[in-house]
Amino acid sequence: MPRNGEDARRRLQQAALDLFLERGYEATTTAEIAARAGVTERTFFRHFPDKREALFHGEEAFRAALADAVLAAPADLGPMDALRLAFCSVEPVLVANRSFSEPRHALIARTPALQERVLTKTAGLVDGLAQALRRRGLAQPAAALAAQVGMAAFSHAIQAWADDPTSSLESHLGRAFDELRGLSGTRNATASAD
Amino acid sequence: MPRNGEDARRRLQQAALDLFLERGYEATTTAEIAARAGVTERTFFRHFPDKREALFHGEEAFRAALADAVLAAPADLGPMDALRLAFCSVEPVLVANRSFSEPRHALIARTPALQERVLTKTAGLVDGLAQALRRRGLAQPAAALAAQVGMAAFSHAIQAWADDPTSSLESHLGRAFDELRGLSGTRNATASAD
DNA sequence: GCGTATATGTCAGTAACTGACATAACGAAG
DNA sequence: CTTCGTTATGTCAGTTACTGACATATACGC
Repeated sequence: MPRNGEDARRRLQQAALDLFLERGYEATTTAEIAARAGVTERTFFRHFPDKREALFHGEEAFRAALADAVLAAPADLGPMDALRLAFCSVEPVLVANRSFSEPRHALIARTPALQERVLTKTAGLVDGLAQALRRRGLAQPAAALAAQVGMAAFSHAIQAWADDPTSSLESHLGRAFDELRGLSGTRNATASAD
Repeated sequence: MPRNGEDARRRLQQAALDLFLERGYEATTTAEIAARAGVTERTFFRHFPDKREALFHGEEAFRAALADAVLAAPADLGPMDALRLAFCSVEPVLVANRSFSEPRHALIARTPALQERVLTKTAGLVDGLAQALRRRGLAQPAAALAAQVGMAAFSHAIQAWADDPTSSLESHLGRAFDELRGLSGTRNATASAD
């Protein structure tokens, strides 16, 4: 058995996803995942802090990429525009991982325990965005609020993108942030729809 | 031993909070909680689906109260104003439970497992708000977005309220929703602060 | 007092996770 | 090529959250 380390982690990650998709998350044991990956259960927990985490790995890198993109945005842009640009910049990454993240998303949608972890991961992304916004000179409370609102728009755009993949993520993001602007000014809910 | 049911749940809830505050969440076992409440461990799991849930109980009622308040808001108000009114309406509830929810909040702040559950509960509140907004005639995607943004402002106001309890929650909510409006228009992050 | 529903106790079992220690592979230095 | 230190893994024992099945006791209507 080769003892590469990084390789074992990838095998475990793949085995976990495969088994979860076959039998469901709850019906799969960590011992089964380890067995399919050719390692022991103990080794699984050396690579991942818990069972759920086997599905969430690229997240730290994604968080860093988003934060970097916020910092790279032109300095004269407001916080929301900087966020929108940052979200646009990760479109190629999302497209590249589509074949991996699409079945994963379907699995999460039917697994409450995984949905809960997604919320934690999303909160981590929001924290990273808020930190980046503060480095752009925004005050802390405003940065946290802007990051949360921006993430809401991003999730909204991602959902719209899944429903209509023919349009680009950028266009969906534009609509989401427009809708955001419209929310504050709306006086009557039905007036704008008619 | 009286077998009241509802009484046992209250005792378990109190025992859980007390023990978590004394020894920390992770260092407390469900058996210890049950023992202090005068019941068996099995009974604990008959009243709560898991260990964490012993701390989150008034949440369904709170969710319903928020949703009802959204529906009770004047029909000519826009979604954000309806949400702001709804948040204002629960201020007395929050004040009444302060002595209970303050130590609980401190406990959650130092317990990752509980923070994760808070996120799930918050997502439930957002769902309830979105549903209420839809009954007010708002389209589904806009309702979900508005609910998320409103909840962000609410959390923001709650935080500001904790930092400065002399002002009312209503005033903090006003500032938070104002800041929300300001986010979209801001062109330069530092310009408004100077 | 009697019967029934509901709350609880008891018991056995599964599975997620952890610590401690031993062992095997890998890389660099000699 | 051997040696040695580092790192990844295996082994084992143990704790604890959680569940199902069945028995028992308490409350409540009659």
